[in-house]
Amino acid sequence: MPSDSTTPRTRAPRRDAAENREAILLAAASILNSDPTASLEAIAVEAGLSRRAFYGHFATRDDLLRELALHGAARINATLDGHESDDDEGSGDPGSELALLGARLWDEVDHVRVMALLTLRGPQSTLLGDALAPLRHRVRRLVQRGVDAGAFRDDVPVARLSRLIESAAISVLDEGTRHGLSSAEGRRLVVLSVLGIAGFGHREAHDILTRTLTKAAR
Amino acid sequence: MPSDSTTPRTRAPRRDAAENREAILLAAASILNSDPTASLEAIAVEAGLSRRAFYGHFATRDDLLRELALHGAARINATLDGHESDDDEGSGDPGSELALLGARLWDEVDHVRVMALLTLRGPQSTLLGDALAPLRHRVRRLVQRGVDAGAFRDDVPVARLSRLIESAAISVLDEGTRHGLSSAEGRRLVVLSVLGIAGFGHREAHDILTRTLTKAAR
DNA sequence: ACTAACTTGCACTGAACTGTGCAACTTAGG
DNA sequence: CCTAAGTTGCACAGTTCAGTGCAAGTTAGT
Repeated sequence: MPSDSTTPRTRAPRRDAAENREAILLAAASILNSDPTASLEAIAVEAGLSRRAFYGHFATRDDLLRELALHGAARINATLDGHESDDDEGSGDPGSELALLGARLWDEVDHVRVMALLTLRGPQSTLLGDALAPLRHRVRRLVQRGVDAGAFRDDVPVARLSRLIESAAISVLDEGTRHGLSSAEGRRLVVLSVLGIAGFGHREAHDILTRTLTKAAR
Repeated sequence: MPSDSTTPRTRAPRRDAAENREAILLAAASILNSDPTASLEAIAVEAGLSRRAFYGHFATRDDLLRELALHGAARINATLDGHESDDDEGSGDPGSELALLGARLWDEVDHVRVMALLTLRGPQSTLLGDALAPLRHRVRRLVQRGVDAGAFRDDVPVARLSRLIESAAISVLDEGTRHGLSSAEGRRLVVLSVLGIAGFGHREAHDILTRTLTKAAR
């Protein structure tokens, strides 16, 4: 069972327990992705455990969902921080930054598919909304800068445009999970779609893509 | 209860029964939109009926879902036929046609939101896919023409691009149902988004929009 | 006004699922 | 090897929901 910080432990927790916990999170992400109402039994079995053992790791279903959300959101937000220091203050041009952000996120988002679905509607939608707030703010600031600089379209309100850009990225995830999409193809498509919604023509978008992604080979 | 074609009717069915049936479909569309797992009770009540009366109109839950799908798909496909005679053979330029198609569809799609969600995943996803096939073929043909004519982007396979365009339209529906969007705003946003994914820059897209929608005032 | 068409409320069955308690078993840490 | 940590299977309670039968009520055709 989960270690209580005040419990007088006579022995360290077993190593495999932690692994099983991870397995459950993994299984949950995978299964809930295709059926958000899947039973705990299905998830437990997919993780190689019994339903009963599941309750050794998570108290309730909502517990799992919450964990899953925070888990995913943490990864996303960590990605944001990774390279933020050199472009947060708005050094590069907004188009390139949007491209870079999209590409970076793509590699981190097997999990977001679930979150996107959960965010879409349902009981705990607000939970995810909060967890993803940093990302949303980041996008919004970027869009604002893009519009101010005359690079992005100015015929749609910034808040709306930000959400549409977000949706465009999710659409690509959708396309990927449904019709197959390699990592490289997906990254490219995310960038092109997102730039398209931002207002760039496909030739411009292509230029930005090549310019940015070769430069960003680190 | 639903009239059986072989039943020896002694009297015409009551008028209000048909109205109630419509009310159920309407309520279902509205409620399932925000919660696809909503109970029949909730739907029946929203329609102003008792749960028990619901079963006088639909035998099972799946029955309702199927009806709902076909209902929506029929509207969509009817919209396609409406003005098809003069542009099916590819007279106008693809950009304008895509804009027009998007705008036209927008006015018909309160119902499609449900279908989109149901299509997204779930047991009966194939059902909807089939029902929407005509629309998809139409879009795909149009995209093919746009690419051939050098108007649309050619850096994404036609099939994929078609699906992404479809997703872009649905994203706007999403935005609309979640953050409020008037008919006029929505129509405009659909067109701009769709053109953006197709590869047009926002200035071009804007030109096409004004050109097409004023002309299409009929 | 007569009566079929429709609605309602209630009670019930059956299914699926969540969450718990418990005894027995297996595994890994010391 | 010893024992706590973790797992398993089973039984059980509680909930929610789909679907059905029936008796009694209301509404709208004719």
